[in-house]
Amino acid sequence: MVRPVETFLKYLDSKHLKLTRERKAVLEEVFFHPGHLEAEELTHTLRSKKSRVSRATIYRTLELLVDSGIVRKIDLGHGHSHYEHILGHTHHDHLVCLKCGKVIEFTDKKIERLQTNICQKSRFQEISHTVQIFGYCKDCR
Amino acid sequence: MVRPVETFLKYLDSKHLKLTRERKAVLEEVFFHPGHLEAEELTHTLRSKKSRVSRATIYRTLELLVDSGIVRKIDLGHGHSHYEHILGHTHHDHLVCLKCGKVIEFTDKKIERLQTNICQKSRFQEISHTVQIFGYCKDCR
DNA sequence: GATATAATTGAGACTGAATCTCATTCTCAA
DNA sequence: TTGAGAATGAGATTCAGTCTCAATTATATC
Ligand SMILES: [Mn+2]
Ligand SMILES: [Mn+2]
Ligand SMILES: [Zn+2]
Ligand SMILES: [Zn+2]
Repeated sequence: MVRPVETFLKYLDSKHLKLTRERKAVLEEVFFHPGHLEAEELTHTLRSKKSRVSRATIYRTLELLVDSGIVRKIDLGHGHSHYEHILGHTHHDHLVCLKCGKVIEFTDKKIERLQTNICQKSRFQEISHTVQIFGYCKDCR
Repeated sequence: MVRPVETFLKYLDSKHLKLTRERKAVLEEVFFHPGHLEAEELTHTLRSKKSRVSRATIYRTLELLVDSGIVRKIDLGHGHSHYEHILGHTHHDHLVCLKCGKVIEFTDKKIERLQTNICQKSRFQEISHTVQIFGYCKDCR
């Protein structure tokens, strides 16, 4: 079992940052939300619960969560960012339905290996990658 | 030899749209520019030449060029779109250097095939895809 | 527990890309 | 040549995301 709060705390300590009520609220919401969430949505969800966290702090905290490796920022082609927790989850990429917006996750070790090969050929040091396939899902095609 | 103007004309006709001086200027500039260009850059380049085309028309025309399959809109993680001509060019994907911004193009038939397989498994109809690898190029690592 | 210090927060101003509005101008088929 | 519909440009608008700064809070030390 992975403990996101402890991971975050460790990260914060290493940067001499503090674990505030607001940061804890964002972390918990992001971590226990199952899918791909957006900042605006997060603002509303938190407001409807006990916590009231400003937009500025939401964005600031999401950045910290990305830096600490707990969360990944992704672009699903909606004109704004989405976030998903990755701590304790295996890496995956996305099929994105252009009609209903559904996102299907997939993992393909062979593709990953071929990407590594490509980087080696160009002596390129990979930090991250995205494989996004846009189209129509089986219900929308 | 591919003739972008004719392709564009055919597309415009099919939609009952007109080939204006402005649209021709944007098409030519995009098509003869070798790399990945941004809308703002295009505005300036055209202004420094004979043609003066408004921002609104630049964006409107780029959309038409994308629709007609002449140009591809890509996201290199800069917070705004880039465009590259694809008519007469083979499909490729990108390595993006996070330090110097260099973009290295690559083509990998095996990755493409694996992507097709993944779509089949989910009965997903692919329209487009992007494989972007972010990291540091050999000069920046 | 009190105190000091540095970090954090929120309200709202600001930015930059992209889109929209609408009065004027242009294209092209007839 | 002309008319109907399409296109343009200036500038207003939108929207996500960032920044500013005065007020607040977390934590280490006493
Ligand atoms: Mn996902
Ligand atoms: Mn390219
Ligand atoms: Zn769908
Ligand atoms: Zn580089």
